[in-house]
Amino acid sequence: MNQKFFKLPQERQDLIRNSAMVEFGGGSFKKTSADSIAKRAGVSKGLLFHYFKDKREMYLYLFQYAIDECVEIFNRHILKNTYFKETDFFLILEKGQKVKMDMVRRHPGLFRFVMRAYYERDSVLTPKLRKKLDDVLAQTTDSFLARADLYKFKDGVDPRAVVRLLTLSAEGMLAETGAYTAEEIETLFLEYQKYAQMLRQNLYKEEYL
Amino acid sequence: MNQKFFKLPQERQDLIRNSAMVEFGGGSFKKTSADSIAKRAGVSKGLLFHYFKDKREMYLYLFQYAIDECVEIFNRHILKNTYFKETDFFLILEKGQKVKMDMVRRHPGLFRFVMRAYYERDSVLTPKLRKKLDDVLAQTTDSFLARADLYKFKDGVDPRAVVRLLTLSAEGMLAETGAYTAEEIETLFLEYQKYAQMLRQNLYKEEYL
DNA sequence: GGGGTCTTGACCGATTTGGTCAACGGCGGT
DNA sequence: ACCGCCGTTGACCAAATCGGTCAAGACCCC
Repeated sequence: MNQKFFKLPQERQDLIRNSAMVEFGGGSFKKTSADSIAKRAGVSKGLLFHYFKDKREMYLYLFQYAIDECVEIFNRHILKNTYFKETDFFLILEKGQKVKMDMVRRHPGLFRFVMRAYYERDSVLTPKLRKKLDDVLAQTTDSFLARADLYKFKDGVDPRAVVRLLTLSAEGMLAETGAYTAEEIETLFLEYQKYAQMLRQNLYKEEYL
Repeated sequence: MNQKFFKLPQERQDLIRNSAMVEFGGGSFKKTSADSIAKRAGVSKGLLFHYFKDKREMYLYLFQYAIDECVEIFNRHILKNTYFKETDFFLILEKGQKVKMDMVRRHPGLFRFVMRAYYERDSVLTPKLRKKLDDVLAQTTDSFLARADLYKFKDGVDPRAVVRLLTLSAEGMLAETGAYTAEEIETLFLEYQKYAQMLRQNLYKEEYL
């Protein structure tokens, strides 16, 4: 790909990347046209092919970029929690979800794109990229569980199941609406918090409520 | 649409309907080609346009059909529970989920199709059809909550939130994998049951465990 | 006004699109 | 054996869309 892309102002890079991720996230690789991406970004198709040699390269770059971006905000999140010595499961989770929502605000379509790219049949992704995502996902959960106070849970409660259940519900919400705007995200976040609170209230030992 | 379609053997009707729903469920109305539907069904494109006057008509018919089918299995489910006088929240939910899984087995792609059709921008759906789905969805939840023993829940637990949380997680699972085969469905079902059990164990008053 | 950079929009051949239609094949009746 | 019927096909159509190219414009600083 053309390195000049990175010399563009950040906003313009984001404009192009976000438009592309939204479009790719809305359909398969094949069914997503370069034209629709250009239109969404408000630039000419020619410009896209000026920076990316073809559709495939753009797609692969976006996936790589998306993962890197996830890793970065994830690390920032970790750092914050370490700094504030936050160790409560649901408080970390809440902050994590807030960070995630910020991400959706800055990069609408990123998560949808990543999920779609990962699960697409006839994937265009290299095995390496797939593995990279696997690793990131596994590590985030593990790292999260490692620094949370799991003893607060009642006996017999599997914290992994709690994380997974809440994550699934968040994905369900995202899949339902395909929320993009800040307000939509905020609404979803509030609903999510309700469920998290319900779980906290009932899965924690009484002395930790 | 051509009424002769209904004189076809049931299997063949299903073959065509299911193929169409799977394809429509995988992308937007515009991006889904009649050709791909025909190929999936293993019939010629000409045949499709012999039974449906155009793509739009086929789409609208499928949505109507999908809702009707949902209503039917829903009623069967109600009937069974009434017959067996089942009133436990989680037992009804479990059976309901089983019925749903059977549905996915008989009509792979139906739920994805309905969800996609409902949430698609530039919808091709008539407002009436949208409202019909709204009604069905609202009614199923209400009817379910009405016949379940809600007093078993601890004070302060909102049963509606429990239903919604579990439904969301199921949608999340479906969105993740786009599961189609019977085994995939079975795996998902088991995971779902795990979460339901966890909730039951912790949201019910102790005397009802 | 010259030189460089970002950007455009017209343009290409190839493919795919929704939709049509004449003709085929198999089968039941006679 | 021949007919008529009906579900079905695959070639075919004009139109749109596809990924990708490229010469020329727009804008800037020197």
